[in-house]
This record gives sequence, C-alpha cells and structure tokens, in this order.
Amino acid sequence: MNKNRDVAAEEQSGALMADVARLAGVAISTVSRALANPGRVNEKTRAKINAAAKQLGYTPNAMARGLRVGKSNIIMIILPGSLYYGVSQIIPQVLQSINKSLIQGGYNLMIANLDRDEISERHILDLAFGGSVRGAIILSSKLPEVDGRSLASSGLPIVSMLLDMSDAGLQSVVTNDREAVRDVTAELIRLGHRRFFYLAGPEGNYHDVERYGGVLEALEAAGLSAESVRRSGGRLDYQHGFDIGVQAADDFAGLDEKPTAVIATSDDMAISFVSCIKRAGLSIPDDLSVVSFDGSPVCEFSSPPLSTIEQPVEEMGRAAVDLLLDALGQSQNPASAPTVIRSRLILRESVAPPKS
Amino acid sequence: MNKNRDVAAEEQSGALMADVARLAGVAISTVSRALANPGRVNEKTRAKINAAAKQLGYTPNAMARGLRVGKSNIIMIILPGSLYYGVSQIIPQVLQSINKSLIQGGYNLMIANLDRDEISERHILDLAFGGSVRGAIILSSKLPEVDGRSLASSGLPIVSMLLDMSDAGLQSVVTNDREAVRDVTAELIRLGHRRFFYLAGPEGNYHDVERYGGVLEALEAAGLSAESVRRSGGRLDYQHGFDIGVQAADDFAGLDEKPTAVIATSDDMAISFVSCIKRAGLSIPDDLSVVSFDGSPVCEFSSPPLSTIEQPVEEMGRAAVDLLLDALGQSQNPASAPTVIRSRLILRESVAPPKS
DNA sequence: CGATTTTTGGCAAACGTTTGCTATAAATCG
DNA sequence: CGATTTATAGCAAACGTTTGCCAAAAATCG
Repeated sequence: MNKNRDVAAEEQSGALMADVARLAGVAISTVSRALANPGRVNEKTRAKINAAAKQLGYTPNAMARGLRVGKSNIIMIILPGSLYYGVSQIIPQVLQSINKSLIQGGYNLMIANLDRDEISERHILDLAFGGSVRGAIILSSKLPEVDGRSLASSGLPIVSMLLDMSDAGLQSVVTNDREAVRDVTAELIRLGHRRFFYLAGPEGNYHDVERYGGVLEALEAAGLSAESVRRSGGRLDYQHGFDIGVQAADDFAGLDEKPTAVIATSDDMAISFVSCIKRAGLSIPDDLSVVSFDGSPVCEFSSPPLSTIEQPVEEMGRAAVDLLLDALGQSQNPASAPTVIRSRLILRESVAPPKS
Repeated sequence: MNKNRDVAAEEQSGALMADVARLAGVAISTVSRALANPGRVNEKTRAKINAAAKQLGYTPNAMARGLRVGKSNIIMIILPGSLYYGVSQIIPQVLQSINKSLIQGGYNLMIANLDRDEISERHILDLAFGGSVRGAIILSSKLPEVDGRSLASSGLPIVSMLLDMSDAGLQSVVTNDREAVRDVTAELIRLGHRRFFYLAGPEGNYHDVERYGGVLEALEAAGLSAESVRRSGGRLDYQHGFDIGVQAADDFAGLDEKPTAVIATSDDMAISFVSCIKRAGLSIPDDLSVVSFDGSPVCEFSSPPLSTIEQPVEEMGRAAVDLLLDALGQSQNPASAPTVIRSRLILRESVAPPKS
C-alpha cells in the first residue's frame, strides 16, 4: 500500500525512459527499440518493458526525440490575419478538420497567424528555420519573407488550402469556386434572370477572380454580355463582409436598371445586403433573388432562408493533411495540379424566377 | 558575388550555433551567452557574434533549447469538442486573442481538442506528461484522465477561460454571466414584461446555471415568483443552438399563457427561434421581445436586429494569458477568486415593452 | 606596483531519446 | 555436433543548446 503510494507519486512526475529501463532490468536503448521498433526486441523482453512503461505512466519526451531524429512532430497552420468573420465558420472548421487528421497521423497542430506585420512573419520563419515545425498548411497567398529568410526557400513542405498556389510551387487543395458560381449563375439565367448584381471581394483576390470569372462564363454561355452584371465592392477584404453588403445596398439603390438577382461572394455580404434592402422596402425573392457563397449554417434561419454555395471544408482539410503527410515522406514534390473538391449549391427561398 | 551566393545558400539551410561560432571565431557557449545573456559577453565580442548570426540567418533550435533547459515554449489550448457553432465567433476570437498575447510573451499556441473520446484525452496527456507543452488554457469543465494519468495531477500550470473552475483549483477568467442576465431580465421587467420564456443550454452546465440563476435573481428582486419563467431546452449542448431554438418555438406554441419576453442563452438559439416564430405568424418585438447571449456580429443584421449580451472575449483571452504567464514564473499558485470581465448588453429592435 | 577583485572566454557535461556497431546467444544448416 | 547464420541486448555517440566551473585577462584597490 505504501509502496503503491510511492510508485503513484513517481508516475505523476514524468518518468523517463531510463526509469522504465531500470524497472524492466534492461538498457535504455532496448526500451527505445521495444517502443519504436518492436520487431527488434524479443517478445518476452518487450512484455517486461511494456509493463514497466505502463506502470510508470511513461510518456516519451517529444523534444528529445525530435532533436535526435532531426524532425519535429508539429505542423503549423498559417492563417490569414483575422480568424473571425461575420457568420463564417470556415476557420473553425478548417482547424477542427486539420487537427483531427494530423493527430491521427501522429502530428500536433500549432497556430501561426499571418498578420500584416513583421512580428508575425518573423514568428513563422522562426518556427520554420528553427526546426520547430515539420511542415505547414497555408491559407494565405503571401509567403513570409523577412531579413533574408523566406518561407519559400526554407525547404519546409507546405500545402496551400482554399487558394490555388500551384504556380508558386505549392501543392494546393481548393474548391471549384469558378465552376460553382458559373453553375449557380446559369441556374439564375435558367429561371429567367437577365441582370445581375455581383458583390465582390477584394479586387485581384484569388477567390474573387475565380468567382467573378464563373459569372462571366455563365453569361457568355447564355449569349449574354458582360454588361449584364454590375459589380459592387472590390476594396474591402472578406473579413469586412458585412460592410461590403451594406455599401452594396447603397450602390444598388443608385442603379437605374435594377438587377433581378444578386450574387454575393460571401454569406456575410448577402446577410447585411438583404437586411438593408428589406429596410429599403424591397422583398426577397419577389423583387430580387439572392445567392451567396460559403454555406454558413445560419443561412437556413435567415429571412428568407438564404441560398448559398457550401464549401467542403472538412474534406478539404483532410485532403490537405493527406497531401502534406505524403510530402513529408518524400524528398521533393513538384506541385501537381491542385486537388479540387466540389462545393455544393443549397437552394433555398431566397431564389425565385424574376417578376417580369 | 559568387561568394555571396555560397553564403546565401548556407543561410537557407538552417545554420547552427556552431556555424555562428566558427564564423565569429568564438566558442559555441559564447554565442549562446551573447544571444541569451548579453551582459555576460564583452561588447566587442557580442558585435562580432551578432553580425555572424545575422549573416547566417541563424535561428535557434527550440527543441534543443527546450530539452536542455527542461522547459518547452509551447502552450496548449484545450478546446471543447466542436470548434464551430452556428454564428458564434467565440472560438476564433479566443484563438486569435490568446495567440497574439502568447507570441508577445515568447510562446507558441498549440491546439488540443477535447472530444468525448480516449484518443483526444490521451493526446492532451501526452503533451502534458511528455514535456511538449509548458502550460494550458482550458475551455472545458472536464480535465482529461486516462490510464492512471490525469491532467490535474500533472503539475502543468492551467488557466480556465469562460468557466469558473476555481473549485477545481484552476485559476479562471470568466465573464459575469449571472449578473449580465440578471440585469437584462431586470430591464425587461422595467419595460413591463411579467412572463418570460428561457431557452436553456445543457442542464447543470456552468453557463446555464449562472444565466438561469440571473433570471431567478431578477424575478426575486422584482417580487415576481419563479413561475413567471418557463424553461425550454436543457438536453442539448450549446453547439446545437439552432436545434434548441427550433424546439423552443414548438414548446412556445404549446404554452397556454404566452410569455412576452424570451431570454435565449445563445445567439444561435435566438436566431432559429425567431425564424420559426415568425413563420408561425408572430411578430418580433410586437408579440414577443427577444434577447440573447454571446454578441455575435450578425445579430445587427437580423430581422429585426437582435438584442444580445456581448462577451468580452478578447479581453478575457489577454487576461487568461497574463494569469498563465504569471503562473509559469512561480512554483505554486493556489487558485484565487476568478478574474471577472464584464459582458456588455447591446439593446436593439428585438426588445420593446409588451403590448398589454 | 603588487595584491585583490571582477570580467570574460572556453571546456565539458548536461538534457532524453535514437541508432550504428559489436559481441554474444540462439537458431539453423550440413 | 561443429560451422554458419540470424537474432538480440547493450555500449557509446549523436542531436543543438545551455550552464557550472575554472583559468586567464582585465580592472580596481591600497
């Protein structure tokens, strides 16, 4: 009883491999091999060691292992500045999906946030160059570069998620932004809509280029001119989606020929736009159909329920981790074509044929 | 030029302290001291070393340092299962606030998600017992415990955020759930409301206990009986807020004496409840005032704009990190009274005096 | 200017685990 | 049963950094 008390106290204070070795009556290296390379140790010896390790609650010291092996067991995720937007659950979904997959692969997830300042860039470069992380998943088009150190040249395996960065040499997992928006625009055209209002993200931003490109493709395929669509926005980033939507409602009010359908490139824009438009006396979808992008859960409870393109975040997260773990196992991986996982259009009451 | 090319190539491949020492013409230990204990090294020598380190783009290996010093520079955040809810931005806000503060203190943030399974509990315990992390911020009432290892007995400094876990010996940073709900209930009473409908989180959950307690306190202070409030919910967790709200709308329909004010304990519940109630023909706030908890940004764009109690997440995150860093500098810190940071009521159009 | 005190650089060992290599034991072959 | 092959345990060194200690140089004191 007293003896158990002593052992229990020892358990709680971080037993070393040396302690396991002593208890099992073998060398430290044999313990290491029994745990990491069981085929190299006799079954009887292994049983002794496993019992001792369990009794002591032995937990390997990852820093020691990482130092000796020369490889960390940490992956960093490089996030794009603000982690929170209006209603979007994309970042939490990304984190949850990636974390879960990494743990299954034996890795840990560390947060590296890429603000627009040197401190955050340096933080990321320290992690990369100091050997603290083994790879990265990046959700930003910018690769940190400060004081002659650049992430691109660090040799760290990197996978881009949400943005196609194949041109920059990164393997990428994306959704079919262009195609999804093209298809929903085609659906609006099929319903009879001929004039569109596009709520834009930042000009030149990957997502905006793809999504607006989808609109233009659908117009062309239907024999409509690019003049059929009016743009609002283009200056603010997606994290200011509510503001973009409010400004868009203003812009809409000033249009002579009113569009009958709105294509918002994020749920936030659509939600605030709809709120303002309804206050101005218009009715959705009677006067104006609205569709948006992201697939935030709250769209179902909007007034009226909002049609939206839902991004396959969980699946993309899993695919990004798979790509990264593959890259960790190989020396050099030229970026192949991006892995594309399709978004899904959820049609709800915000979309209807135009009145006239 | 060619010489610069060689040095540049060497820069990109992770220079060691030994390389800096060689270039500066000093011992490795002198480099270590110059960088970490500058007062111990002559200024002239220090300048040579700093120049060499800069030229080589030297980045310290944190695993080596952690192993030698016996202390990691990583803090884990223990999150409560699902990272995403309906409209809540609490988790991303928590992560952003804590990450920023930790980096300023020289620490890195690692994600540890506490699902309801052994895998995630074991993951957390491995991090704690293996020396991989130096401390933890926890957003869950449950402390991991598997195979004779428990987080509570690991000796790891832990700070609880959002939940008061002082009784379990953890320093805690919380908001004034009870008081905030009491005050908003008092405001509804002041407006003339006498019958209330409370949309509850999981029975016995810390937040629900506090928030419902606040309602009861306000009723008592106004001389109203506890019968003045009807509860809906109590079985589902907050991450199922939309479902709770939908069910509550059903429950509401079955009430003989209709309450005139709804106190929802999360924005999600309020949003879905309002959506369903409006479909049933009722009008907000004409027939029913609604107030909720969390302060999600989208409440401003709801129909009508939703009154909500906004949690001070950023400030709580900073306070949690401060408490934790303090705890890291001291050996034993009995939990004092929790740090309480006040929430803020944002009154919008969803609240008005009752009709009769 | 010699004695004493302070500053400074470097050696060597530490941290906890892994792995190449060798010696010995065990298994297999002829 | 001796010769050969295979399996296994253990020694020792490695990983990159830090820090105690000591010797020598520099600074200060009387």
